[in-house]
Amino acid sequence: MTKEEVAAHLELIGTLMELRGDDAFRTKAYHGAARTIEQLEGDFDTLIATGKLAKVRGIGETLREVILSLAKTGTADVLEELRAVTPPGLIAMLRIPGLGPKKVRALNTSLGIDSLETLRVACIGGKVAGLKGFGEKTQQKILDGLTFIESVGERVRIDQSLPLGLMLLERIRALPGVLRAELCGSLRRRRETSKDIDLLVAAEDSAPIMQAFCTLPEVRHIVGQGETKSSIVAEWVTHGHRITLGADLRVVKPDQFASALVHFTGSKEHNIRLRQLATDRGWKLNEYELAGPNSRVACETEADLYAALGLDWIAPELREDTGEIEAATQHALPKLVEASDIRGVFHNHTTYSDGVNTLEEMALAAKALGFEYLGIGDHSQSLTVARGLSPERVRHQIAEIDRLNQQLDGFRILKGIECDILKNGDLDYDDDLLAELDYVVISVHTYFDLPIEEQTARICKALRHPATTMLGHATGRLLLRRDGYKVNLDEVLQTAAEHRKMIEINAQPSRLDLDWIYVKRAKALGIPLVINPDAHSTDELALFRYGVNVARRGWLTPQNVFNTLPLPAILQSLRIPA
DNA sequence: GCCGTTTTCGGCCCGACTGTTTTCAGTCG
Repeated sequence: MTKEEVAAHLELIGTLMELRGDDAFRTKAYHGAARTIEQLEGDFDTLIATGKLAKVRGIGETLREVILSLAKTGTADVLEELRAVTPPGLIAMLRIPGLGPKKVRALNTSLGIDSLETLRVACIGGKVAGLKGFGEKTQQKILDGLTFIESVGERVRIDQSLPLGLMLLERIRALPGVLRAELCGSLRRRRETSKDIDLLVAAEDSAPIMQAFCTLPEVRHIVGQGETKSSIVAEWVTHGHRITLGADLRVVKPDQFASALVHFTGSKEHNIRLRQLATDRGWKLNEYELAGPNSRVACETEADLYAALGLDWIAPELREDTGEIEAATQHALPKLVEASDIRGVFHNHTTYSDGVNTLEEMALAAKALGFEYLGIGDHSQSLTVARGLSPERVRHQIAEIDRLNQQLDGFRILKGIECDILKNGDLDYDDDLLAELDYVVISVHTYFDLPIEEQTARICKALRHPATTMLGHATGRLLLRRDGYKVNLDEVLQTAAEHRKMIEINAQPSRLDLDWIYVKRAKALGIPLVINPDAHSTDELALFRYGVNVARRGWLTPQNVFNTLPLPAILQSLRIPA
């Protein structure tokens, strides 16, 4: 089993234990281990072989055995035992808002409910309301929840949730009495997907703000409304897509805003570490204050609060408890790359292949964005569905780029290609043609189902090709739609490092591939990353910002990102005559 | 199930809201 599969199975064991009614701290250990394994840096197989697993925080003797068993055999005794006593449909029931393991277990043992369908029938028949601990309202809430999970996916992509979140934020900031307001949660941390939108407001009087929030035009229904916290489901139509997403609003007093902002930005794991730091000093930390036994620490900003705990301010993107607390203690946090550091982008498409704008239109749009250069990477010949370029068309495009570069003042179009990696790891053009180009992006678009060893070998072979400059969308994943192809990324990164190749952060919000966890790993190996929008239109050039988010989550500084270099340095690095 | 300069047992982050209770359990973040 791969690292990801082991993590997913640990998660499953934890959930099944919850449904069985196991001790909460025991189940938490499994959930914690799942997360730890998922974010492990370094090669998983090596880690297992060298027995280093035992040194990882949160993994003791029992979990080590379970992980080894999962990795080797694909299952574990504890998992099989749990599966034998738990109907698989119970897990689906946990997705209903308001239903947790205890209630699901009660429904199963008392009424024999074991699926969403039997649950619906029992609710309609009024059987659930009669159960101890349940009632009419709970029964109705379950029915609403069943409808809700049919209409809403679990998570949405950041390009859908962030605009909706920012729009709600603007509406809230415009309300009278709102002193400060921010987006919080996974959106503020710029995670690639979100489950809901978290909003925080500072105000003296919360009631009118709650009232206004719950009656915003985007509100489809109100999940809960209290004095300081309300939850709604918002619906919004943009670019022809209907987006339905939950949104929570918290209102606090102005002097509570900094601690509340930290609290609601999370992540949960980051907050737990902060509270432990507070506890170590005999203080307590919650959303309202950082306080000692006799007095509270005045915090106007987040930085004040972090400083009181002996930490430098930590950018929201880093707050995942993957080393940022330690780095902040030692004043060793990286100065993260920003969108304004990006001087140009590679890997973009034009009407030559499957783009919708011409070469010239793309160049002018890139220049208007403030870029110094635009790299073109249309598809190569074998990808016929995307109108991949024949060698003649490539040379035609090269000639047109030369002409346009004569006209464009202070701006340069770079001649690249998104070259398919063929099934055997060869590139899609002969060496002579590849040598005429300024750079080569290599990508997998075919044979997604190869065995992991073959896929890895294929990509590594293409990476070793002297003409190769950078690897595009390393796993081919489509967020919330399709897993990437099976590939040993640690080996791919190792090969890239050895042969001094770059790796792309594909900034398409549906991809965000390389994942930030591996971005961090690539940085550790000294591999330059390149943030590319993979734009198929002029509008899509601006998507590079989503790639910057990934880079920041991966701890990258401007020095780690190739396209923060100005044009002269790019030309020199790629050995292009000025 | 994990962990340890309060160390091999007894802790483990903390509070809001809801619904079903009559003082609290469950869920959520």
